[in-house]
Amino acid sequence: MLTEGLLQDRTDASCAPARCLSCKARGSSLCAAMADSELSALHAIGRRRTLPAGQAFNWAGDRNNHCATVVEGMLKVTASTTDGREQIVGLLFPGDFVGELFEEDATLTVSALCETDLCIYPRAAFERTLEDHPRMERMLLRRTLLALGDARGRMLALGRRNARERIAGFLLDLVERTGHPEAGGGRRIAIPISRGEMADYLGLTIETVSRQLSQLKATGILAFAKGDRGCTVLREASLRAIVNPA
Amino acid sequence: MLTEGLLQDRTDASCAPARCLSCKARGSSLCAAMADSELSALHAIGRRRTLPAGQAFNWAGDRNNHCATVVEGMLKVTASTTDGREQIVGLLFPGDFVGELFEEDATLTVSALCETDLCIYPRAAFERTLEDHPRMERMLLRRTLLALGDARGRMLALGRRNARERIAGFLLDLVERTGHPEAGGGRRIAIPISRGEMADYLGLTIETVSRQLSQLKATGILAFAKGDRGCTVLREASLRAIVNPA
DNA sequence: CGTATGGTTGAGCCTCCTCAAGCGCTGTGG
DNA sequence: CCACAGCGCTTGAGGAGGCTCAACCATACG
Repeated sequence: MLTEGLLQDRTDASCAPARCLSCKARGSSLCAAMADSELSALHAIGRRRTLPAGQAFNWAGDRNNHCATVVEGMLKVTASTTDGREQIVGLLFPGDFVGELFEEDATLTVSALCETDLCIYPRAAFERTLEDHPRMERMLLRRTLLALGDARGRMLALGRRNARERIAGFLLDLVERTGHPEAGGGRRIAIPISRGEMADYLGLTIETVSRQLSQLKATGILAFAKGDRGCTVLREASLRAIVNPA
Repeated sequence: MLTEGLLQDRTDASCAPARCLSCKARGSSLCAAMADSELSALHAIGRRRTLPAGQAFNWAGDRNNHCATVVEGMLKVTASTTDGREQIVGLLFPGDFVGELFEEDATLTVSALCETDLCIYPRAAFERTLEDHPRMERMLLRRTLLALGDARGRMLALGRRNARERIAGFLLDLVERTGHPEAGGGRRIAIPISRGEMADYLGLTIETVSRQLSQLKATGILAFAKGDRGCTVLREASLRAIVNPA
């Protein structure tokens, strides 16, 4: 639900840019669709850049000149109303593709949740490369379909689930994505975003997010220190029961 | 916003199945990416079927064996919670593609809003055909990207807009899609779905939808007869002001 | 030490949901 | 032909969930 795709694929080894071959996203990004020998096509148009935490990759309304893949770190994709209300419509993790292809102007704002490394391509050049590499195009199609499925699940949450259910669902997504067992039972997760960002992601306010988390703690389903960005899920089954009521 | 894609493309004329050449969706569906001479590949695996109003094309949870393109009519794509709450996550119009590719099981329910004609393909065969026809694959990618953009706009609406704004936005989408000028000013639109379906689409209840529409009528922005499925937008600018407040 | 930032908690209110009744149209059967 | 049920829609009354506004706490940082 939370992920926008992590298709993998292995290819032969041969001469290719060293920067690409040692890249952390080599196996999980669109590049995974390229044979090592093909990588030079992407390498030729890409450049690496690290974006400081909080900084925007691009703003809604700007000319849409660049796209990228996430090498390390995290991004949020945000849509806004004219009077400034915000909704996070996507979270991007290493290997994910960043950008709105085939659009002259950007409609969404993308910004870094923490310091993140990107491999940035001029959009036009990237689109041309896509045409020459059908496997990459196919992989992008699959990713886009996954992102669409994710978006549809989130529409259900935003349209039909209450605050408690949204929070529980979000925590379960994290457990499935990054949770790992903890001594003494339960699974430990790192909540990768602030309360405010959780609110923007779940269509709630900071206060309701905080209250719902406190309530989950009070009922023994969750354990976390005040203000902590991590937490341990003590009763995963209870969370599932909240998300999927009888 | 409402559309999930209407890319067009013209190709040469030559020998091809008559059924396809005279098809109403020939110019707007994925088939538009095929030269007339290529159409036989799709024709060979497709069969026409008309779905009565209200009937399901497939159910969430079923094996995902078929996909299709809409020839005429309308479909809704629905996601549900375990306890029966529903959210319409997409509306499909003539030319649109139907189905979840590359998934073993369907997670969404698709059903007809009125009697609708489909061109149905076995999913596996369709996916193979896609591999052999890069232009079609590219077109599907574009459509999927458009659908994703649409979904993101709807996430913003569901997460951050109030009932009034959602209704106004929905009506404006209809105006842009199907509205045409009316003698005496205003633009006439046909609301293609029931109040209940509007509610499921907008994440509201039937009653709030009805109340909001009544209020828009009371303030002279809308005109419609009681229980009418059509309505005329008298003050489009006011609708825009509601959706995009200062 | 003072300020800023992110988080928690409380009080009150408002929007939207729930429950309920009623209206108008259609189709059906007596 | 009328009675009646069924359906979609409207409207009202009341309640609840989540928002707003506000105070307070903890930590980080200059």
